[in-house]
Amino acid sequence: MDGLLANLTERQREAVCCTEGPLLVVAGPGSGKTRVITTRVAYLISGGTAPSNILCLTFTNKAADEMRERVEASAGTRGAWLSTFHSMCSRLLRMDLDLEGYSRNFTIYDRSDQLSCLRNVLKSLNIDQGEAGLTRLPGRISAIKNGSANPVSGDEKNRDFSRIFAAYEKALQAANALDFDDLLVVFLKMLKSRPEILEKYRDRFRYVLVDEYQDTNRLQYEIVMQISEKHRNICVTGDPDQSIYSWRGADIRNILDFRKSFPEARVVLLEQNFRSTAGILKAAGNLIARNRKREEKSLIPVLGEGLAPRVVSAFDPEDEALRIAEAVSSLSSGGAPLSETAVFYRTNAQSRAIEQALLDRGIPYVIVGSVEFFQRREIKDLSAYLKIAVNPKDDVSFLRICNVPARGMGDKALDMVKGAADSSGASMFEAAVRIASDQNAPPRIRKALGELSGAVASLADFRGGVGGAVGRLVEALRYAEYLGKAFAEDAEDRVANVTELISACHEWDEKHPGGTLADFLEEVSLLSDVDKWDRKDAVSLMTLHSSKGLEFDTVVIAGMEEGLLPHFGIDGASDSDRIEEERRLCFVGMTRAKRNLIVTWAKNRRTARGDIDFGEPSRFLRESGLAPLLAEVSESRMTPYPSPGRAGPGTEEGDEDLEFRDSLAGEAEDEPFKTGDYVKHLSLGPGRVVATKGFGCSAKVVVNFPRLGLKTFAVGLAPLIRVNPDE
DNA sequence: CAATGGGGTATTTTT
DNA sequence: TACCCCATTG
Repeated sequence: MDGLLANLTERQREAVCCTEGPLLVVAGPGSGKTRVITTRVAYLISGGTAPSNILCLTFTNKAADEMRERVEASAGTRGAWLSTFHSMCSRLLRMDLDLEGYSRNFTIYDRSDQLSCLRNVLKSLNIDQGEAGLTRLPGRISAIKNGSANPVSGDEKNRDFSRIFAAYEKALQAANALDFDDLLVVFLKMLKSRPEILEKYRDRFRYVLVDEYQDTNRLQYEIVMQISEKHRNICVTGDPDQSIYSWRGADIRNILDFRKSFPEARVVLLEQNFRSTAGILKAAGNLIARNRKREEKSLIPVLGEGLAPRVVSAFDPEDEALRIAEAVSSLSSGGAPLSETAVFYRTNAQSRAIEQALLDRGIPYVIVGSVEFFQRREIKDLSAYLKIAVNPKDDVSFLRICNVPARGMGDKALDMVKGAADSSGASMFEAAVRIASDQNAPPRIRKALGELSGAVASLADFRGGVGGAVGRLVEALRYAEYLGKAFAEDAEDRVANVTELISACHEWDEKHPGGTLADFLEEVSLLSDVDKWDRKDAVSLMTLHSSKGLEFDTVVIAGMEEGLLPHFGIDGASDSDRIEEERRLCFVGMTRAKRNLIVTWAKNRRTARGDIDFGEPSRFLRESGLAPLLAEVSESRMTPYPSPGRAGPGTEEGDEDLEFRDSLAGEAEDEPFKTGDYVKHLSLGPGRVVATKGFGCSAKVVVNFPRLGLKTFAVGLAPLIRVNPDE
């Protein structure tokens, strides 16, 4: 047991060893929080607690998996329950759910299933999509379900919304489907309506741990309270300064008020930072100190001063991307592993330019999130077949695949199915199966529905596990053939995706002997973006939100501009609560960096619609003390390299804005490149100009390199110089 | 019944 | 600007 506690600080040891009663661990970034949690679990086990009496809730499946590994390694046993709230609720519901028409083979609807469902609902209510604000509905519905908004009624618009909400709920129940929030809502309902089940879990979970407690919402709070009420051995860890999910219903009061909920709670503060060098922590600390709604807490560096954070100014997003790629490439050639390098941004849309620049340089990268594998059309189509096989009431999935591949199911046929379903109280798929064997039904429709139900039925043959079943489904549907016909352009990619799906299924089968289709779907639908990410030998690109809990040697934060970070949302509002959350988000990003922090901003950034320029460097640069490093970007001309900034006076209130403007200007202009010029590129070596395009700011040159072939560069941005032919 | 084109509209973060 | 939906046409 002493071995477990070796190498822990006094405070960390306290957090590990106070196992009885409520405990709040306020843990700053890099303070060894994960280590504390896993050691605590191992410590409990080594003290004689049965692993099955321990419940540890984390924010992502990835975190849960990593913690499980570490616990098993140090405790030498398995069986402690480590999972996310959503996975836990889902798994427990599959054991006991029997409530208001829901049954245990329920389907989990993700965001896009939810949208499809809402589309159907609007159609049946005869409400226009635009009118109803379709894309904003899931958020509003979620806010009500997770307890961060009140169900409103009253004016006309809200009356519509109430109708939509009610119809949506009804549709979900009819489809035996739960959305993400329902997993928690229905679980809580089950606990409240079935005391014997509640009692079972209260008995079972003698020790409850909750990580990232600052990002729990009202529902999660209630679940925790319900489950831990009996033994009151509840340990929550978190950091109010890293609360970044209020828009998803996270209630920062859960952590701020922990002491009110549990007056007897012990509090341990972990402030030492073992991750980042002092220069980085200084910037991050300056920044977060600006938040008013905050409990005083410091970042105490353990490592040395290290490199100062760097600010890079760019002309536009392409320029910014280019400079990021340059920085990454020079670090990499200096021996830094790409797997220890990450680029963070506020919005997913920003990844495009960065991807392109990395692609141009041949720098490998992986993106967390964006258009994820399971969101691709062909994958969603095949998944819909699996979902129907598990839960025949799933109308959303039925509508998705009833005519994929095309089998002549038009509006007329669909109306017939819908009519039959409505009049018999069955789901659409159930009705379809009936019509398929109905002698009186039109032959064409019978044939189509026969094919459909046959394909679904083929999944019941489970030889070769999920992989075998999906393989046979693809065969039965002649799906590859369909893709070839329907998608002339990118059919090959799509077929490759299908192949990849099948091999992923086989892989899953190997890891889960005896696993069922339902198990597979369950796991797949609860996977988050980060869960699917693997640290490869490549630069990682992700949103600031996704970066929570990770760390890298080098971190680049792109788009440090007013409006983007802090982001002024769709309504442009920028009240202080929102700004404070944006500040925390930036703080989270900065504190992921171990040794090297680079922040970049672009002078010109077009919005999707008009062409409004943001153009102001983020206030966060000033607040973190990095403003003096800003180099002004000239309007007419981009500088080849960011110039070192002049050291400015401190950041007193006043005319800081002027401060930005009169920083260094661009360098002197070069002669334009001409076709035939011999040039040398900083990292790519010598080459020859074969073409030029545009002029002024948008001038580009195409350079032919002996080994690499043609590359296009923006003049003045690329580290490109003219050389003599004989050099 | 499918494909194509035009027009209109939405723009943050995600378990 | 880019995507998505719908209507029209083949």
